[in-house]
Amino acid sequence: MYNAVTDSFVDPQQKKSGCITCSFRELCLPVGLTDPEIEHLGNLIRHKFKVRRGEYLSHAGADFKSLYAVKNGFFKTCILKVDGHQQVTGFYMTGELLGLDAISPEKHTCDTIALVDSEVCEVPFKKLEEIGHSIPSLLRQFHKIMSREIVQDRNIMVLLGSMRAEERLAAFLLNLSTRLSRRGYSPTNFILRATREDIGSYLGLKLETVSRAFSKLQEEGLISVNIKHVTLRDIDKLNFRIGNSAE
Amino acid sequence: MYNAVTDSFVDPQQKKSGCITCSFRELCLPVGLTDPEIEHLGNLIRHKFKVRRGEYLSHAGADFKSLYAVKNGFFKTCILKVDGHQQVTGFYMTGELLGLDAISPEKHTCDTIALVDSEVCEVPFKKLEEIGHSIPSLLRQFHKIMSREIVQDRNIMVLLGSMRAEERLAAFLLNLSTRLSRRGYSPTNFILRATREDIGSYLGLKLETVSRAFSKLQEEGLISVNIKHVTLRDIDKLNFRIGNSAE
DNA sequence: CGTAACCTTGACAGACTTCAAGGTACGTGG
DNA sequence: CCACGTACCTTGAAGTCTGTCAAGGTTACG
Repeated sequence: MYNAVTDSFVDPQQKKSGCITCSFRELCLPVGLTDPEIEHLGNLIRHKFKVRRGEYLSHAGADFKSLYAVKNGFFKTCILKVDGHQQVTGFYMTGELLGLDAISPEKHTCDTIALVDSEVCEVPFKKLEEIGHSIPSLLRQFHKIMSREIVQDRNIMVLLGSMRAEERLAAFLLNLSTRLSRRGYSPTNFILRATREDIGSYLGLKLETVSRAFSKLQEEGLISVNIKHVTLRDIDKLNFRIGNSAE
Repeated sequence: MYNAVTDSFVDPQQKKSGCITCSFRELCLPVGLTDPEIEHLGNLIRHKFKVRRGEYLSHAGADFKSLYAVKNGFFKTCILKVDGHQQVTGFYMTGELLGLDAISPEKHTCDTIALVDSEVCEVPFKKLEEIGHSIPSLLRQFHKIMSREIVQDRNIMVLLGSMRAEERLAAFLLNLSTRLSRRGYSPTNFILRATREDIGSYLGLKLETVSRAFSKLQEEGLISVNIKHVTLRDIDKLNFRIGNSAE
């Protein structure tokens, strides 16, 4: 079956690598490491495993030992609120790094759940720091990844703080589009792995509002949507929509 | 004049230090560095300067070279949105570290503005990374600070995503309270340095709504408020209020 | 002392949520 | 292979919270 998030295309970068640390290339590649160095990393970060759809990769409150690089698949992270409801705090796809929030408290602060059958590489944090001491460029790259996480969260804060429902959804779809295209997938045609409820939780909306926003954007011709299959029809107008959110 | 954020009490930790890197203790102290090591750091991170109320510490778009540790004072960071309005993305007080968002893009992503006359220590990022290589515990501490920033942002995301106006304000006040008490200030009695508009922007509310929320919490006896002077009267009930936000 | 910035409160409007009903897709078991 | 059940999605109508607009009051600073 067609699946833009995991199966539709083969990630070219992963093809090249061909090693156990494929998704770890997110850290390695932009650093300009030599192949032996990557090999070195690969040996230290050996543990790789599958997480089936619906399974937990980590639980809130569990001790923190490792980060997880998504080799392939799609995850959501969510916080269990006092009232018993969950709130989704992020979505993670191939090549992204899970668990950065857990470094400080040394406990996982959220549940991490696979939305499709996925594979992750375990990255023992202590080892990462050790290696960092001998490969400064890797450390720098790690810092950039953490910083990028902060920037991403700030963007969501702006979204939650000042955008209306349709703008939020447009911003969310464009964000997915960018991240997918960076990985070699189609930027305009993809399958949502999250439910309307998950998306709503992430965007600070109720599932009905998300559904209505999808319908509205479709009416306006900016997207086509058929349940989980989304096509972006006019990226410029979608971008324009975000710029003109609630003043 | 009485000023809980900057002047009302003397931060005991800062008194002990007495060196140019005072606020850098946020990084140093929990690490258990020896005094000579701290001295070493102090020599590398020499540049310290004042920022007057209303002045910019950094502008969005400017090249990133340094982090800034707040020696004393109070800052807001804000993003200029496409529509020309600003959104406040964070408040920073004594001992906190500014500029973590800029590491990845190597540009500042937000404006940083002093809300009171303040002092900061400039921390050249390259030097910080260099020193990190020889003092692993310092590096670890730096990672924790970045991680804490992520956790803080996640908390705001949850707040923006699911709390009502009064809950948001209660959460904000309790957050300030915690951070102030950690620095030796009164947890129940403090001066807000931000305007209603700034607070509203941070909490995703309009200034009128913030004002009404203050009044409501006061009516209910949870706080006393006189413009910028706030007293928390019932911290337990304030906490309870957050737990019982929109289901 | 006067002006500008900031805060408070009211009335009304708008956006999102809530409640409800019905439809669609997917997977499991017969 | 089909039937059925569950989970998910869509749409409508009514209600609630926050935003908007407006007026007046207070504070701070030159």
